[in-house]
Amino acid sequence: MKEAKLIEEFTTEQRALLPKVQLKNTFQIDKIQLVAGVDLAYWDVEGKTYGTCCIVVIDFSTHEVVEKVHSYGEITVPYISGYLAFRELPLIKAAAKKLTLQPDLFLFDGNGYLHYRNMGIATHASFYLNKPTIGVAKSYLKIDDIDFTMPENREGAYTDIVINNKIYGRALRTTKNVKPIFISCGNWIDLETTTDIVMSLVNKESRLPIPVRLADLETHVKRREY
DNA sequence: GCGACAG
DNA sequence: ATCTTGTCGC
Repeated sequence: MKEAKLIEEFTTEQRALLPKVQLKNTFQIDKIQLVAGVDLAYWDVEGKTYGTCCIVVIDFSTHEVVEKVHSYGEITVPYISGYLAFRELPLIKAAAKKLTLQPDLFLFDGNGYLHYRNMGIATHASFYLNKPTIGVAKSYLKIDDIDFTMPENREGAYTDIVINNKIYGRALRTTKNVKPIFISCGNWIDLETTTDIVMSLVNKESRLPIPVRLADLETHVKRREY
């Protein structure tokens, strides 16, 4: 089909954005008050695919939910590994536009710098949200045939994911006896801070950062309503 | 035909 | 992502 044409176009856009990525903090961690989690859910109706994007904002210190917004619409871009942002960004932008509060940081269900061209959805989306972002993936995206090293079975244990002598991200065991998650910088943040923030947002109930977990739950609720 | 493959 | 019950384990 013309999927090859899309991939060529998408790749060009990702390569153009890459030089603008900065893996260093543009904020003070003790100034962070509001963090947002972003996730989407999909379903099919009469051959068409629809989706809803939910953003849940919580207070960084109390974990209290302070705002929830969502968007809904038809999904036209297919899922292609490495190009998730192009499929999900339209609904993400629409939902973000409805926010009345301004989160200091956004966490995504998907990768950031840990990506074939270092331009996963968390990194890509930062340019539209103009805020620091973090990528949180539940499964490992293998790049250049490099496997990750399993971290020790201990809360907070992690291993760096090194590809071509660059640290792309980390396999992080957020809780003992659970599978690791794969975190990476989105933009305007460093990997140490990324790790600290993710660890401060997990608890016994969720191996995923709370905002991402809540956004995921919210998408299921919204899908039932449509 | 077979294997890969964030969500 | 989504289709889906029970079941093993802490």
